[in-house]
Amino acid sequence: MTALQIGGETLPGVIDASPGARRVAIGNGSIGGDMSRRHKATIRDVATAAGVAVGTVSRVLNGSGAVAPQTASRVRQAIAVLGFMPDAAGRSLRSGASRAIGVLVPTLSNPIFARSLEGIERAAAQRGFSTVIASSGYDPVRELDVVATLVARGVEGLVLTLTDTKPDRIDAVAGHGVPFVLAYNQPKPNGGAPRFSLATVDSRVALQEATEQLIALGHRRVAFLGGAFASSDRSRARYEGYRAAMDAAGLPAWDPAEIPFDAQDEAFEAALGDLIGRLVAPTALICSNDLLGLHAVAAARRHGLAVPGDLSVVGFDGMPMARIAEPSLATVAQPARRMGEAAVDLLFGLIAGGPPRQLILPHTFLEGGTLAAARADADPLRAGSATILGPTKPNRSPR
Amino acid sequence: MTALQIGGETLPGVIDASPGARRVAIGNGSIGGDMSRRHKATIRDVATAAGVAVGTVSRVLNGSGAVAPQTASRVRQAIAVLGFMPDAAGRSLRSGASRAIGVLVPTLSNPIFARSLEGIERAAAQRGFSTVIASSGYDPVRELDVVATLVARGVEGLVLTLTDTKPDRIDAVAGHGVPFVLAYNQPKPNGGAPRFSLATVDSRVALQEATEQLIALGHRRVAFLGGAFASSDRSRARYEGYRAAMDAAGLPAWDPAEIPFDAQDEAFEAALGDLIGRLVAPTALICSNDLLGLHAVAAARRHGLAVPGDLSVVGFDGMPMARIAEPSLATVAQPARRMGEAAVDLLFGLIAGGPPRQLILPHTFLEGGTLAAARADADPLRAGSATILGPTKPNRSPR
DNA sequence: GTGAAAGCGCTAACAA
DNA sequence: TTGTTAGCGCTTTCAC
Repeated sequence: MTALQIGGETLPGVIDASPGARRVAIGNGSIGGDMSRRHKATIRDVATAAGVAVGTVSRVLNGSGAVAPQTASRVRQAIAVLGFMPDAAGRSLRSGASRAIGVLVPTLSNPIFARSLEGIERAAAQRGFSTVIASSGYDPVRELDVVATLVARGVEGLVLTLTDTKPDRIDAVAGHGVPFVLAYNQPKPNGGAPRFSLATVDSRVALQEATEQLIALGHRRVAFLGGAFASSDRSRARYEGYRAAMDAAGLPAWDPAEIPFDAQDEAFEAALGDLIGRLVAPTALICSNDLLGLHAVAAARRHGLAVPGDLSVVGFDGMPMARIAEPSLATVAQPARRMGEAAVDLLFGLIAGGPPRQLILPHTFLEGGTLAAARADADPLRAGSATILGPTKPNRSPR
Repeated sequence: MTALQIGGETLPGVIDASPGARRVAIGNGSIGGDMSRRHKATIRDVATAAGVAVGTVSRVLNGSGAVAPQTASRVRQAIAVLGFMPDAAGRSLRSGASRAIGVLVPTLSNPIFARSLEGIERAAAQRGFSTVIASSGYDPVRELDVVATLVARGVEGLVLTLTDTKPDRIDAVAGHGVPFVLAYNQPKPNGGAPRFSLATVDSRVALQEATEQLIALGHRRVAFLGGAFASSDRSRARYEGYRAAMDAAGLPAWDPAEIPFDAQDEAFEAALGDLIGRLVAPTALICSNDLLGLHAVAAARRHGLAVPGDLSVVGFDGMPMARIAEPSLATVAQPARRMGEAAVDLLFGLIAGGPPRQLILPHTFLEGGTLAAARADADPLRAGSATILGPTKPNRSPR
């Protein structure tokens, strides 16, 4: 353990004694060096240097309007010499084009969103767009504030993963009049033409299939562990998929075990351990994401259960790390990075004036070491208490 | 596997038939609803509505200059009614204050940077600042371009994790005249007052300590696996720490095994497996990050080595996921989120005109299941070929 | 093909 | 305490 501070404390006040460095501008890195031409060239300077009008420079910059090749190269030279870069604020103010998009994710602690963001950032950069990022922390209230902030920043479009996609929330976003596409969200399908753009996998179907795999392996007592439905329509859709499969097989579906997203790592593990202990001996556990799945495996082991011997576990996401774990986590893989890229494609379609499109990306069920056939001799009742989790009766219309 | 498209394809052209929706503006979400007052109120509208001058509205908005309480509340009311939000471009253009910071990370696929970014974003948001994100992909060239782009965006400060901190690269960044702080970087210490701000852990010392732990466990043949030095001064600093510990113990340090950062998951694992196979039977492997550590454990196992029975493995970062793995990865934990927050604190110190400060955050060695005492009976030569990795002679001045 | 000039929305300086 | 006004840097008419 090491904790010390070097500099700052030892020689306070010693900032930048180099002559002529008396800039009014507040705090730069105060590296030595020559701060002389810190004038930050404007388009006017370029025009003067090239002996042309500012309008001409602008035309060269944007390829708008015709410019004589000779003039153009003179301008480009001046630009290079002065190291000129057009100021985004001025450009944005005048043209309304900020060349920036805004992204809202629930959290960056889940690698799936981080990876998706990476795809978004790269796809945007490729088009010369910057990416402004914000996170909601799974908080529905903060979420809408954050979107408003992004819009006020002047972003030309938004890629959002909302907590919820009820019509009023969609309307709140749409009300800003800024093109947007949802990523990962699982809105209820509506019949007609799509009212907004969306890039996602079909969580419901995916988890239904995963549950069927478990059932095919002979599991009858399958429990579901997910993030809080109030904060994640993904989690809810996945539960519905689970439920549909259980119903179809005539098996009792369990009430969902919901874990709040704000649970800290330790609290989280504790809560989870508690839960596992109180389960009425399921032989398989299906989790709404890999993070949960990994923690579930660990918790099960702490409770003396063998995975997959006593308990099979399935996750969702396909995080690379969960795949190299031992045993590897069986999961439903979704293409996170491609999801981000696809969302940006859809967004630019919208920005170009195209219609909303909804894209369902392919998911893949990945078998893994956490999967085994149900043991015939499994003890039906391992724990005494069934207060928290127990099978409920089959239900034909899950909601 | 599922891949289909709903909407868009099936009903092309059907966009938004609602009457009065013929907006010139290009593509919004085309949600139905009333797009009537899509005028996006300006400060002028607010002034008119409140019956005051624009200057007064501005004063209310920014708390600059005194405004009569009555007037102020009238203005605030108008703001609320019109749903006015000041346009960032106009504000930024006039005042030079964009209320945005820029962040450069090597990648978002490494959870350590994602988590740090989360800390940055939250700390910035708390101060009313937006966060513009960009990634370099560990590419030194792209890196500088990206910084320039960020600066052109008008960000008021930068938090950067550079590939390299040689003086010329620092100068290139400082030349923009925008306050910046480095995060995670490991510049060579220089005697005097710091020339730039920095938030990091001391990778060199940390890995030296970790190596000492291994040595204390009886390991004599300890190898080092890291990311390419050309792309990561962290990796290099960690190697130096490893080397220092080996030298101090009079043990032969090994040449570093460098893994390029752009290796894709599969290629990566293949290369790693290869490496492990060719190692001249080290009894311990120290890795420059947890991702590498986890992969190393998996690769070792694929080669029939027991971890930690045949090979002890240590990582770096303290990723939560590596800790819940089985066996849990021994590692040097660093406070990623706090690192991000600290960086932002330092940045705002700079923006406020304060001097550069360099902050070394505490690291912690975390024992784990991948750690065991060296077996006395370990076979010194397991593999025939030592072409890739073999011990080199001790060296008192690692470089 | 090029120049001149009018603002985009906002803040800050100056008057009143 | 409040109103008026001059731009910030840029794009985009509109003349020429």
